[in-house]
Amino acid sequence: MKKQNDKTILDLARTLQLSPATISRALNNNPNVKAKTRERILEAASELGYRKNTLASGLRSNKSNTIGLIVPRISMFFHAVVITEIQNLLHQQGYNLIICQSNDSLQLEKELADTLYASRVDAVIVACTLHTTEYTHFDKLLHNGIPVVFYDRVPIVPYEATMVKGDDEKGGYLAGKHLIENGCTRIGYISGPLTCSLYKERTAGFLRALEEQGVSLNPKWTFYQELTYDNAMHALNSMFTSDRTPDGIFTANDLSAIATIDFTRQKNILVPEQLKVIGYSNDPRSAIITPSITTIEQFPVKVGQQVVEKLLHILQQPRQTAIETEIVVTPVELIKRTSA
Amino acid sequence: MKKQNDKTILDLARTLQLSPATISRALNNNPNVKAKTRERILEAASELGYRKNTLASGLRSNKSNTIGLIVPRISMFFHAVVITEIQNLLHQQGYNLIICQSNDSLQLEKELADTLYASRVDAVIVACTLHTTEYTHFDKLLHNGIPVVFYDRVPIVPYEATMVKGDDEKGGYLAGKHLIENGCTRIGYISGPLTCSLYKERTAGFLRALEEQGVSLNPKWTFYQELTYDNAMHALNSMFTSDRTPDGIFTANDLSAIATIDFTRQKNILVPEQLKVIGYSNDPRSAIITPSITTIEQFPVKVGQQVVEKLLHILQQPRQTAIETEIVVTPVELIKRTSA
DNA sequence: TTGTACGCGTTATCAC
DNA sequence: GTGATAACGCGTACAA
Repeated sequence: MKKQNDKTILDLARTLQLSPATISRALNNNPNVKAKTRERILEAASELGYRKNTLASGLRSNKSNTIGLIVPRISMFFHAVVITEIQNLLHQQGYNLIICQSNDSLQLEKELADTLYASRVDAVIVACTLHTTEYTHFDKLLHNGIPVVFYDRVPIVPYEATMVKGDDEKGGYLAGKHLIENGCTRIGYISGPLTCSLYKERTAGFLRALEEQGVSLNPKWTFYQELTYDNAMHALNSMFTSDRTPDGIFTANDLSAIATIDFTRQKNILVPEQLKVIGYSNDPRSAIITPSITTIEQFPVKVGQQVVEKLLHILQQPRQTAIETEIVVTPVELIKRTSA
Repeated sequence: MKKQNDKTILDLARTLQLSPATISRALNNNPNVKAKTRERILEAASELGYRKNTLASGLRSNKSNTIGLIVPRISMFFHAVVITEIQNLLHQQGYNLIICQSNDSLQLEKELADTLYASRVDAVIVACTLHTTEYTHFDKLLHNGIPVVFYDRVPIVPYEATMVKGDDEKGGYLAGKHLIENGCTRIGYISGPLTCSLYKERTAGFLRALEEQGVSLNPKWTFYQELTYDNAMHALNSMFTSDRTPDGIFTANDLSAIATIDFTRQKNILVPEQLKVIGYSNDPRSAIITPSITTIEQFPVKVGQQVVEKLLHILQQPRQTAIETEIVVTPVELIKRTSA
């Protein structure tokens, strides 16, 4: 019925003829324990299969050794890799990770922030939804001393938190420059909504490259929309209605680039001869499709490392140093393949 | 400094002139509270922004409302989808999910089982590593009343737990049958290690199909190995050394099938004309590569649903009903594409 | 260096 | 239907 097997520090205290306080100290590496006593205790602990009750410990110390993560979806390759890295590093430090998916729903993101708060997590890591433009649902976390670290999709308005983001401006710039250097003059653009930091910056960089080279973007070939396969197809169909058609397209994710390749097959458009295509993220599919897709690598492992590094740094601080805005930018790189 | 803002049921009790017990009852839908009283309480709770401390609650009730999940890697598409489904369904029921990755390391799997046990999770969901052939590290969970549900990669020896698995025998059979029906007579096979339930069963089904049609498997074209890209390439190289070469290959995952396609390009072998290829899992990449790969769909969403259904059923039972072995088999389906 | 005693917030068990 | 109170297991002032 009950968990009869569960030993507590009281059990240890009894068998060792010591006080529970000493047991607790020994187990928490408190220096005020004689080396020999500690040894005896640790030995007995593993002997009896003692395991600390993290709930009781957390209740007392107001720490749960658990960190929450909110992410749009784990099935996106980029996020899967980032999360894996975060999880492995945190596990090494003795932290548990609660992973939650917002499914790109702002409503759900708010709910999850609440749940994590109620679960007394020690910190929260967030990649926002596509539609998160205000961040008040994270306020109560921050105001109660629970650090929040954003990554990838970060707040687009000033917000006092730590952020780790890819160099999206540069990524957009590299894409634009590469298209033009390869002779494109009639350029199409499929972007995500500008409410999201990623696309706002990719767009800025992309436009900077075009301007620099004196190429202008045709508004009729420019789309800001959720980056689904179907949406890309619609955009492409409308781009290729008149006689004058694009000779280069930059899509702000790889899924849209894949849709573009599929579209060119249907319409017998030759890639890269008649149309050059650049995607974003270096999704594994972009390397496998024919023609393989030129894209922007985001180094997800590095992103994960940075997130954890910053987080541990904050957690080690003597609690409640003033919240500051810190922005870490991780590198990007153009991966040249066949499509451009 | 402190979390001054945190209201407790004592705060509620004080402001409402009620006892903490009543507050607790109202908040937990205990019927022994007058409807009107409950209303007052709930109102005051949301008014004051009360949030139950799940640590304290868990300490007292010996439940954490948290469920642990151990999986080889979340970046595998199949698992990502299963986990997403599990996570969404459990969230609806008020459970948190701690996701852990074993990276296919038995050592780490054991460690994670321990950690989850120490975290007082209410249940554990497991997809084993490739190398898990004994299951004693889950014993202490089961013996302490923590249910364990296996899915996908399940124990290959009798073990008293609930398991949700794909119909791998049928999947293997469908693959074998399809190859032969399409005229293959010289058949190669790249499988995972037979220590893993998946490959053991896929192999059994595959062999059954061959036997049924009177086709025999050439041992020189049969490989049991970890299913990486490089390993597949090695196997293929050795299959295609002599004059007599296979005209059909079944690979027990899609990554190996993708490697096979790449290999045929290098060697100018025509697929499906000279060689037919069937993979397993319906990874998104298998649909995108040229030629697209015929494969076996495993319906990950259904797997996730079954896991949660069984789990909730167990959790609702009056605790510690005898542990029983229950096996749920989820469907598979042949997806016909170009490669076969 | 070690022991005593109390509190963390909730729920279970009694009483009424 | 409601209240008083003792646990749950651990950490930490304070005392020794």
